[in-house]
Amino acid sequence: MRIATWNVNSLTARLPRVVEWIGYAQPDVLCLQETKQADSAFPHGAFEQLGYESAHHGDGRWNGVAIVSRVGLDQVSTGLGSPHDGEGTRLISADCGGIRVFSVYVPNGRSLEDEHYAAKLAWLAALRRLLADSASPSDLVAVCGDFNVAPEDRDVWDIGHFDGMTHVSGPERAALAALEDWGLVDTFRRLYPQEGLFSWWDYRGGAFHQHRGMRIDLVLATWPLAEVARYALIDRAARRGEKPSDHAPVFVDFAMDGVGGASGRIGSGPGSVEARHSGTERRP
DNA sequence: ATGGTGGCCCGGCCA
Repeated sequence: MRIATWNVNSLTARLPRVVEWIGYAQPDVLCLQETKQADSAFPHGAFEQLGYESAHHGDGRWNGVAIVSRVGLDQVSTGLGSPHDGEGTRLISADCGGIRVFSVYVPNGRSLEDEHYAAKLAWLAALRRLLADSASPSDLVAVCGDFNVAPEDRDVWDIGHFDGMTHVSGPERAALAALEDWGLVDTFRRLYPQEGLFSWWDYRGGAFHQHRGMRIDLVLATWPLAEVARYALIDRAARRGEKPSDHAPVFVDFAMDGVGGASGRIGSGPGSVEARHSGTERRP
């Protein structure tokens, strides 16, 4: 089961690149963020032609999230169900191939003094409550998306550059860690410990080519699922070329025939997964 | 260079 997440920065502008990417990456489930579309504008037909069902939650100009799946798409739910939902078009979830999949677009926060920063922390806390209220850590759950938080110093190109800025602050990282405390694992990071592995690069100043990026797009999974993660990739090829998003897509492969099997018992916790590959791109 | 790029949609916001 290949589960992917991609902040596309307008699906209207990015549809050709997304169709191209699905064609060669062949995700089973693709979580999208920042479609910037209303539900009525979402291109369900384009995905259907590729063999995928899709569900979208957006109101037009900002945000907008979707799940695209070729392994089933049932029990679709939208929003946080919380006063902290804000604009309300930052979360959608569905059952896909036996996994509860969430596509999330965490608020940016703007700056540490901005009211949007407090709203970001409240949003992450509400996400934790939603998970705790609607699922169990022993379920198969994947929470994928643009978290707008770099979990650790190795997830940014130069931690000194980010002093006093969002995405790396203690409270943001603590809010992310609270999700992990509930029972989620950063699956990509668990497979690949190297520094210099980023998923977002500013459009400005040639940041991509100078490797000035951050890893803020994550595939979090409950332990029963994380234990069968076998391979992951940040596809930097999708950040190159014509009209790229400023984010690269990220995918993780899960060996579903190993769920609950010999490769790991449910709830076995840290230490049960070995990194088996080193195929991700890294800085030269 | 008080900038830069790109998307929304057409002056300014947002990332």
